[in-house]
Amino acid sequence: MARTLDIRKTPISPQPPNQEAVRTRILDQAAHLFLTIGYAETTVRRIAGAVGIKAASLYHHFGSKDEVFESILIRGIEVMVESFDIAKSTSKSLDAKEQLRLHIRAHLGALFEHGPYTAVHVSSFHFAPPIVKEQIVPIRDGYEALWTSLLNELNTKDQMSVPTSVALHRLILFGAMNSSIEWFDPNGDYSLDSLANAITDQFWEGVSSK
Amino acid sequence: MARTLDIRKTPISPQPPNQEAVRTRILDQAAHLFLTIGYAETTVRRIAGAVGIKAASLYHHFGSKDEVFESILIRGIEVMVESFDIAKSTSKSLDAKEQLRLHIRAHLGALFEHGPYTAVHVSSFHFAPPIVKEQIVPIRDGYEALWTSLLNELNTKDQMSVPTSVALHRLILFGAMNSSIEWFDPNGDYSLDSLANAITDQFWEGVSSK
DNA sequence: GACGCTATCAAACGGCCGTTAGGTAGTCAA
DNA sequence: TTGACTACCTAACGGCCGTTTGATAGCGTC
Repeated sequence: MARTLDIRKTPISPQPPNQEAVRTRILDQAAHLFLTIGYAETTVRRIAGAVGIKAASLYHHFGSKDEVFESILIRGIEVMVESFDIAKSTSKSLDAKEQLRLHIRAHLGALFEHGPYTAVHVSSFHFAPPIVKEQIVPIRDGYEALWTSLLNELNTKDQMSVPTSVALHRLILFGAMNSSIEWFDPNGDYSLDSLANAITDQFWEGVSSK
Repeated sequence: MARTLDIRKTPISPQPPNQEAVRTRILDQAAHLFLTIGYAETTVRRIAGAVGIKAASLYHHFGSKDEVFESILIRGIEVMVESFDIAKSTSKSLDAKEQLRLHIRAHLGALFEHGPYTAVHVSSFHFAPPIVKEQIVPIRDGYEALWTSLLNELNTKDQMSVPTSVALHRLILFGAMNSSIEWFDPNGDYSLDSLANAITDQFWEGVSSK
């Protein structure tokens, strides 16, 4: 009867490290395609081709195209949250504007410096299949809540005074940051730092000469 | 031989007014679909169905799906330019901030109040077929040039002082305005006027309490 | 050496796509 | 009455889609 104890030796299959590696390569290539040509043009056959396998083989690693897409969107949010958390702990002792600058820089870093996942999220979420959107919205809400509480914090410290609601200005700020994926080139004339500074200065002091 | 002169009587077919009416209905319905479900999901059969005809009949009015799409994008720019021109002539005698407010309000009006054409342009241009994008970019550049010269005007009047370049802040402002199609509900809590005011105030004075 | 498991494949499925061909009423001028 | 033209139709075309089926190697374990 002692033999039954042996089951604990292999409770689940050993999962060779290759499995996870292929999964990652699929996600990387798929994210690149989703970002450059969009959801509809990114076919399962194209993703597989970029990885070096056939379309049917992809279904050994993922259940469907939408499962790949959803994984990428979720990873995109994770990258943003990780960047935010680092900015939060780094900027704790700084004044309000500098805290904001670091968080804006962190968000832009997630968009341009930590793989295409976050950029896919920003560019492709709007026309994602409804079933996918339903899954993503609650997770995305978590990230937005981090920003809401950050801005509320700065607002109650009397370092910031928004004319109407903080929520409205958060949306405006998000629009300013996220729309940069339409035109910003990380290898172009402006650095990501200077973009972060421009957005921060504009958000904080405005463009008026007064 | 005088008969040949009769040709001038009907140089082109009479074009009954119905033709133009159907064309407009196709564009209206197609724009609504492009805006709500995106380019790929908007099929020729769906557009035709919304109009009340069959897919093949649509090809009597347009040469291709992309011709419909391109017409909508161009009309979207026209709507923005018309709004801009009205704001320009209306705000001539006002001070810098009020001029800006009226132009921001006009741009938002084009997005939310004058049919779905401009909104389609903003939401669907990024992943439009490359052949379509090539045609649109020069036209869109015309609208952006209007804004660039407006902001340069305000800047040289010393009423505005941007830290870096005007071009950069125009892009940030466009991002703030255009991203509102992701979340703004014209029938919701905020009016379009209050949104325009929030964006204007934020752009002009920032959120700092100093 | 049989077995189970992983990772891949070729081939095919039904379905929808944009588009075209060809036909048919209706209108209106000669 | 004929003929040209408009606006629509049914039917079909070739093509690509996401996905499934069933087979085939390789590989470590009993």
